[in-house]
This record gives sequence, structure tokens and C-alpha cells, in this order.
Amino acid sequence: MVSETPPIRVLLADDQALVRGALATLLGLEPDIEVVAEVGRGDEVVSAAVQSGAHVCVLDIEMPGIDGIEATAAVRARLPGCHVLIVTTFGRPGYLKRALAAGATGFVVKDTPARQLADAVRRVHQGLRVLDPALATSSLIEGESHLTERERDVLRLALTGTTVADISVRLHLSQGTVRNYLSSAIGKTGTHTRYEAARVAQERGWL
Amino acid sequence: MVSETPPIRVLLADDQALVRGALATLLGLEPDIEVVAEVGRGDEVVSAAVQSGAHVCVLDIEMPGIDGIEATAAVRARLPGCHVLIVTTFGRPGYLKRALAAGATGFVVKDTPARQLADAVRRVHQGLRVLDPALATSSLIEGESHLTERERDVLRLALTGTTVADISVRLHLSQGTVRNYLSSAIGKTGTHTRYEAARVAQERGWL
DNA sequence: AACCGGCCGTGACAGATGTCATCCGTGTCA
DNA sequence: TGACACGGATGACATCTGTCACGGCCGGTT
Repeated sequence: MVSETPPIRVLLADDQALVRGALATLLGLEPDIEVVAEVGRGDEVVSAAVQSGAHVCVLDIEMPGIDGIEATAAVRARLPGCHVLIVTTFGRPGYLKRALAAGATGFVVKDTPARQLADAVRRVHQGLRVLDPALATSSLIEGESHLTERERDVLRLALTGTTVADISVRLHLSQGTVRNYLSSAIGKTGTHTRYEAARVAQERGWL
Repeated sequence: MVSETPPIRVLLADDQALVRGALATLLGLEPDIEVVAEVGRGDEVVSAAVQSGAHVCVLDIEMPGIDGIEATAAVRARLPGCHVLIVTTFGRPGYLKRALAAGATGFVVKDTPARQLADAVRRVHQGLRVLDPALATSSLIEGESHLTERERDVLRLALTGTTVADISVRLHLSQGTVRNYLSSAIGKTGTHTRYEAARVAQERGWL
């Protein structure tokens, strides 16, 4: 028979072993796809991609070490010929925006039907965009941060429960100033407390 | 050849289609396991279990409709011969405690290696316990709620951002009383704000 | 040069938050 | 029967939170 196209070499990264193993099994059943590496941490992605000669990296976002978006940027910098498909639980507009900025070719959420994953891998391998139009639209609308740099500074600290007093010390500002930035951020996120504001900003990818 | 044992009929419930499909593929490769139903909502579990004649239900916890623990109780009530294996992202002691109380035979987290899932299904099918000893210990220690009924009442409302004024109206208490219960709950959970207290209590399964 | 808008920064203030001391009713125990 | 512990409930109070009005600086526009 005519020579076959060599299979697409795929690296899988997900911190949940069960999910990773199941996805490896799913993709491994495709005749034209071969899972050549599996890692559970973001900071293992690049070396594993290099060693395994992966054509496509399928990355979750929330992982120990570095996250999947940071791993994406690292992979693209080190292996320009290697494409990245982000597969994540949360279809956050901010995630999509940052992932594309980091060089990801595709972005799917775990709500996607399983049979579409292999097709997404094939398309990404060919350099074609794979992403949900609704999510893209939402990213366009929500993804644009309206926070100033200082507002982001104080929200990041607020995210970890740091008091106004501590934030003012850390950023060399008066407490009134910190409260004013927090208040402004609360308004821009449409929330009622700094905790909600920080969480919403993070979900939108503004932090 | 000698007659084979009929395969174990398994129902899969997970709101993430990709994960569910991948797990179905993984389990479907086992000669003695047959995936007979897949659902994405907790409130579809019972009817699907009945229709498919499932021997084992593999349930995620966080799903639309009712959660996997409520679904467990419903399955056990309706089909006493059907065993439940909980497969969840968060190995929260409170979840384990509530799952066992609801009648689950097994409880694994998604950090488990993929190859152990089929074995877990087989063991659960035989009525054997499947759970992580470390998680069981942690559940024993943390899972016991130290909150009073009223503290739980106010924390549940605090979880959704309800103000003290609203909580006092809803529970027919004075605002001072509500603050006192919130303060007590903050102390018992070792936190600093009612938001943290509510979140920690939920994680521990105290709510 | 003058004006304007936005960001950065500040302090005053009203209202919200969490702590504390206290009281009452109920159940348990000696 | 009396003492005690506990949960439920309350209000006073110190502190914190978020809003608001304001000023300075900078860059862009007229």
C-alpha cells in the first residue's frame, strides 16, 4: 500500500492522572495520532516536548509548576514548529485571550464532545485555529481590562486576603489610596466587595 | 470456551463531555466492563441507571441538576443492587464523609492513575470499599462539623454574599445575632472574614 | 499657552463588620 | 434541687470598609 503519513506526535499535560490517562487512551485509538509523552506539571512540558519530538502539545491550564499558558509561551519559544492546543475546565475569556497571546493555536473547554478532540488535534497540527466562536466573542467583550495598573496591583494583593494596612505598606501608598483603588475596581467589575472584585477580575483574565 | 462472566455494566456521569467520553473509552477497552450509559447531569442518573440496568454508577460530584452525592442517595434508594463509585476533582474530607453517608461504595479523586479506575470499578462491583486511606483519615479529622445549626444557617447565606441585614430578615434574627454567629463561625474555621469562613466550611463539607 | 481628561494619590466620613459581654432557656448531672 | 454547660439570642463598641470630594501631574488637543 502507499506509504502512510507518519502519525501526529502528541504530548499531553494535565495534573489529574485519571483525566490525562483517559485522554491518552482516547487519542491513542486514532490511527494517525500517537501520544508520545504525558506530564502532570507545567514546568515539565518543554523538556518533555523536546525529548519526545512532539508535533502538538495538549495542555490543561491549571497545573503545578507553571500553568499551561506559561508553558505555551515556553514551548513556542523553544520549538516554533510545535503547535499548542489548550484544553481547560474553565472557558474564561481572560484565559482565551492570554492563551492566544502566548501562542496557542487552539483552545477548547472540557465540555467539548470527546470525539471532537482528535479532530481538534489534527486541525491544530495543520496550523488551523480551533476555538469556540462564542468564547471568542466573549473574550473580545470581557477580555479587555478596564483596570489601571495600580488597581491591578491592589487587587492582586486583595485576592490573597491581604489587609488594606498591609497593602498600603507593600505598595508604599496611604490606606486611603488603597481603598480608593479597591473601590474603583469594585465599580469596574460590577461587584460589591473587594473579594468579589478580585475574583471576577481574575476570571476575566484582568489580573 | 467456558462461558464468560457477563461484563460489568457501568453508567458514567460527568458534566464535562470530554472527560466523560475519555473515561468511557478507557473503561470500554476492558473486556469485562461495558459502558451502558453516559449522562451529564445529576438529575439524569437514576432514570438512566434504571433504563440501562447499570451494575455500577461512576459519578462526578459537581454536576448540574443534583450533585453526585445526592444522585448517589437516589440511586441507592431506587436500585439497592447498584453500587456507586464517586470520581471527583476535589478530595474534600466533607465530600468523602457525605458520599459514604449517601451510600457510595467507593471514592477516588482524579489524581488517581488511569489504570486504577477499572480495578476500582471491579472492586466496587463486588461490594468492596475503594478509598484512599489518607483521605479517609483526613475526613475523620476534618469532616466533623463543629458548627451549630444556626451558624450553618447564617454561613450558607453568607456564602452567596447576602448582607447581614438581609440574613437577619431571612432568619428572623437581629443583626447583632447574625454577626455573632458569623463571628463564631470565623473562629471555628480559623479564618478572618465571613467569606473565607463560608468557603472553608463548604470545602470541609460542614455546610 | 490654555484647556481637558485620565491616572495617581490623599483624607474625611457614613455605614458595615467582627468582637465582646451579657442574658435566657434547656438539658444533664450530682 | 441546685449547679453547670451549651446553644440561641441581643446590643454596645472599636475597627474596618467603601464612597466621595479633592488636588497634582502628565499627555494630548485646540
